[in-house]
Amino acid sequence: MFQIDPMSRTPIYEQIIKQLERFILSGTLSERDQIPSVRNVSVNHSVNPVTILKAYNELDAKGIIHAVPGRGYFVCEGAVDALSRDKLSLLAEVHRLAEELALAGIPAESLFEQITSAYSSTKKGRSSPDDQG
Amino acid sequence: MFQIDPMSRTPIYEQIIKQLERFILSGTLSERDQIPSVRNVSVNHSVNPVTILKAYNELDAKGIIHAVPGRGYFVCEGAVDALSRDKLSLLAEVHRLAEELALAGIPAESLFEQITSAYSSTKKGRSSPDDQG
Amino acid sequence: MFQIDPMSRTPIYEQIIKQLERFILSGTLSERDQIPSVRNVSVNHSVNPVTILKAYNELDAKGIIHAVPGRGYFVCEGAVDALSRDKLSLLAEVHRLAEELALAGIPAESLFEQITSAYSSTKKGRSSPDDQG
Amino acid sequence: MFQIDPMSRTPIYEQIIKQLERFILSGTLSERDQIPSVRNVSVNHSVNPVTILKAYNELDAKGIIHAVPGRGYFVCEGAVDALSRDKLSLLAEVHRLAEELALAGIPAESLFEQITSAYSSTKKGRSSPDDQG
DNA sequence: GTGGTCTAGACCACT
DNA sequence: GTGGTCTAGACCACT
Repeated sequence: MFQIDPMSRTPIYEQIIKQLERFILSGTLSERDQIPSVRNVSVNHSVNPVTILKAYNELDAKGIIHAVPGRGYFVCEGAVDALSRDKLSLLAEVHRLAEELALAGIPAESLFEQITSAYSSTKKGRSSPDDQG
Repeated sequence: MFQIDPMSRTPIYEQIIKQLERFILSGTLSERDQIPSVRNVSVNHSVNPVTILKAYNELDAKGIIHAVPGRGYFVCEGAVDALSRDKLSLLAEVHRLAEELALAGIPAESLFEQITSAYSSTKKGRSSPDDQG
Repeated sequence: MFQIDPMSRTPIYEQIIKQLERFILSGTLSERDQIPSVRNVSVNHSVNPVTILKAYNELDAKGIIHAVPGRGYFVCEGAVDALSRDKLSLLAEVHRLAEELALAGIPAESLFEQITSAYSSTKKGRSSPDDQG
Repeated sequence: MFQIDPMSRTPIYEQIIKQLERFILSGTLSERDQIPSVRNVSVNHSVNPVTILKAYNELDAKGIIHAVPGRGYFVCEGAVDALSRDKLSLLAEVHRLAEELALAGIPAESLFEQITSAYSSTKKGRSSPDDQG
């Protein structure tokens, strides 16, 4: 399920978090679904179980997944909404980045392009009028 | 000159780098100007000289400032251009962020707002005099 | 692995850099290989870890090795090519030296001898098997 | 007389040494000639007299120039020969450089080119067939 | 005064 | 175990 790059500078536990979030936001994992067990991920990706547990715990604390002792981890009801709200904080980061780029004399249009490109290539961001009918 | 928060999660040497880059891009420090001496910053901000040196060295490696042992550090000629080019890499980060926000269902307009706001509050990004008429 | 002379005029961190570069160019260390850990080198050669880190960081910045926090340092893919390109800048130093020797009236032949000698004693520079026939 | 770059990373005292050596080897300064006084150089180039003295002292120790208390510094008889002999040690540096370049896979021809170029552009190194007749 | 190297030792995050 | 940041303090070279 996961694609883990042990040579990356982004910590493994963060790679797992990011990917679980994507799975949930994109619908690959639905609310109430069980997620891969710690042991399962551990053996399949040769990752220390402690590392996986750290990722799961962090998502548990944010109310995205929850542990059922003896059974495993499950996606919370309302996880999608919780995640969406959570991501709103990234707008501040967009602002910070924009300030830095503005100061460097890079035109705002260059940023707009990146955003348009990102939104047109992302499922949820794509306009899908057909779905309404 | 600097505003250092030793409790911040961003390392002190990175805080110094960021701020020096701002000073150079905003014109507070001009090319060929001498920048505050390692010792000066050290005593004024109660930061270990090695920490400041680390920041200065990193900017030296990027061709933004250069050391003249026995005399001090100076802003390189062409530092502004070098910095601007360097900052272009942040556009990739904008893209990455936009993808994440798109997936979270946050409308592109929210991002555009952040950018417009950031650009209008930044000197270099501010509208030209003509707008006043 | 390293041969460190704390009394040398060349800083310890430069000695480490030079030797790592040799190991990589000569194939003693291959691309993707892990290099000795900071702590390992520290205890084996009685050198402060910060000094070793400084050497490793410099090679990291040049794209020769890269850090994976929690796991160690590894030789980058393409490190040999990167190093070769990097060394091209030494040709300018050869020119500078040659000018100085020319002015001192030392015949060019003396320099040619040094080069021939150096190239015949270096693996990569050594003549190919065909020459034996 | 001197061309001093206070922004250079090569120490000012070394710049002075290098240039005096060139002047002597090229004949701009002849043996027994007086060289510019410390005070003179100091005011003309805004260099601390201590720095100039350091350069002169080093050449004095090598037997290239000598101080006549109350009168100034003079080029020693035999200075040209002394310098030529001194420069022979640079051949070792050529060897070291050649080894490094050989290991990096740079062809010996590239080094030969540099040397040929340097020798053809240097007065003393230039062939002067007329002298033989 | 300036920058630069190094040590000893503490403490942190990630695996 | 791994790398990374920081301090306190010594000591060096150059101006």
